[in-house]
Amino acid sequence: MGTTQLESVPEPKYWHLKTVLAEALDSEFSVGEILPNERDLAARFGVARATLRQALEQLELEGRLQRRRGVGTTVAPPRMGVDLGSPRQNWPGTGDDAWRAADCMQTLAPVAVARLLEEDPAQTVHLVRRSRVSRGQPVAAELLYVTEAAVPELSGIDAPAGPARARAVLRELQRLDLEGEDRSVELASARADDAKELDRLPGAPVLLVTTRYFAQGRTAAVSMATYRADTCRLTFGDSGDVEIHDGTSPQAQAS
Amino acid sequence: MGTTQLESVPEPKYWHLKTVLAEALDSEFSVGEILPNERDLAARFGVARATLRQALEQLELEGRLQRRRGVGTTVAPPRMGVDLGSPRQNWPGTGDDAWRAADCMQTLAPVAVARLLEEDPAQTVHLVRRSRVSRGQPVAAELLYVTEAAVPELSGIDAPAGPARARAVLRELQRLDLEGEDRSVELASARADDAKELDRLPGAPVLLVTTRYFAQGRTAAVSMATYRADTCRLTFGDSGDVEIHDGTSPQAQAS
DNA sequence: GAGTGGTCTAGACCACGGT
DNA sequence: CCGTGGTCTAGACCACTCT
Repeated sequence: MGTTQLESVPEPKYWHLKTVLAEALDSEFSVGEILPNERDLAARFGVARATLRQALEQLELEGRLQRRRGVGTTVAPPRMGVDLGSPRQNWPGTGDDAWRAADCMQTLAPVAVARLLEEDPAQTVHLVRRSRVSRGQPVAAELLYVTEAAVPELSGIDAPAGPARARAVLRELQRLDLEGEDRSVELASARADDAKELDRLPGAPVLLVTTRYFAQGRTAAVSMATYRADTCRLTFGDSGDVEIHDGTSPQAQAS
Repeated sequence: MGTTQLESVPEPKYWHLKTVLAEALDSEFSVGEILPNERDLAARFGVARATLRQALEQLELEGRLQRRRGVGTTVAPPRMGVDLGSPRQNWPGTGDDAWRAADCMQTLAPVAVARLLEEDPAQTVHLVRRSRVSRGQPVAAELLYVTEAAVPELSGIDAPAGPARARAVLRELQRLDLEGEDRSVELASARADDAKELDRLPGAPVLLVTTRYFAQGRTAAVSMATYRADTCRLTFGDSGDVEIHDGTSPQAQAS
């Protein structure tokens, strides 16, 4: 890695630094390799540690680096494509998907979710927690809210809260005709519990995918899935296994 | 806004601060209102300015605040739903969409794009730039790469580079049968030119939406659209005009 | 215990938008 | 011009992981 002096340009140092580091990552490092520690790197580039960290943060945000406290900074593999399927496709849990049902309880939905469900906020719902693992890494944590009306068979059942009950709810759900779904994606930061499940620190950037499932002329379920933004590229359609970046920046300039 | 002392908990100060501020935003501020400046806020909470800024950064990332140099920090409106349509729907530029064609030139595609186009990297392509405005705000900047094979009528035409030529390319494209498309969404940081167009600083978080358009048995065009992550919620399907948050955190806890 | 990244401080100066 | 947020510094201490 070069130790080129930073010129005195109006461009912020951390920005320039990020560019230099990104080029070094492409040319001189391979996936999984560990970088020198932050103090050494800062000294090598003649900047304060905070400035260096600003550059590293951006690179981590872009999925180029992975930093772990007590361990070090490593070169991250290209983001993995995570398939979200096509709309109007299927219920959660259909087929051989990568989700692991973790738990299920009855609870009141948050008001925002109740509104999406077109449900009385005082009405309890089934809350299924699932997590998704891809290539040995946790990539998403989901809260799936299911109206009791959608799975009437379960109302009287006292299955013990836990994975078994979660699977029972999903099974019942799949007996309904799925009439459609709609989705939205936005940037958020991980809540403490999601962060833990995703093996990140609280506040880590995540992609929040909200899906509404329609059946019987109403909203039967709402899923709020939290994907690691640093390691995941959400794919729709059949482009899941196509490599887009290949080391270089995803937005390499044209001209 | 309260000036409650921060307790000495193992929880980071900036995290706690963020929570306190978020609650204050919900209860004591209205959209568009300007907050006290950073130095005053830091003093009021008894923390260093850098610590306060860490909290503000997170809130801005979550779309709760808007900060502008030389102006101040204001309370942001809820994110706007930006419709990306359903897959297998239509070509870019079809119908009364919100895109404004800005420019068009012939150029070599970056290697990553050439791979998506299944095209020889030495083959020139049409590059259309468009920008999208919603509710008076710029929300996205797009680079649309169109293979010359897809719009053969244009090969000999010497229309002046500019909006007119861009529209001509789009018009030609729409004469093809669209056989399908696929999409991916990932977090990125704005390049300098995109940042300028989006009225943000370079490095601002954006959602990079990559779309491949298929026609005549091959990839006819690739779009790389950069959406402001702070102000946009990308929607698929017909949930575009549904308010999800309503002030409270999008991930309000259930239990 | 040694070494890592994460948090925090108290300053300084710069770039920008309005006046 | 002033006030704002943006960048940067040179330290300090903490939380975590590994040996």
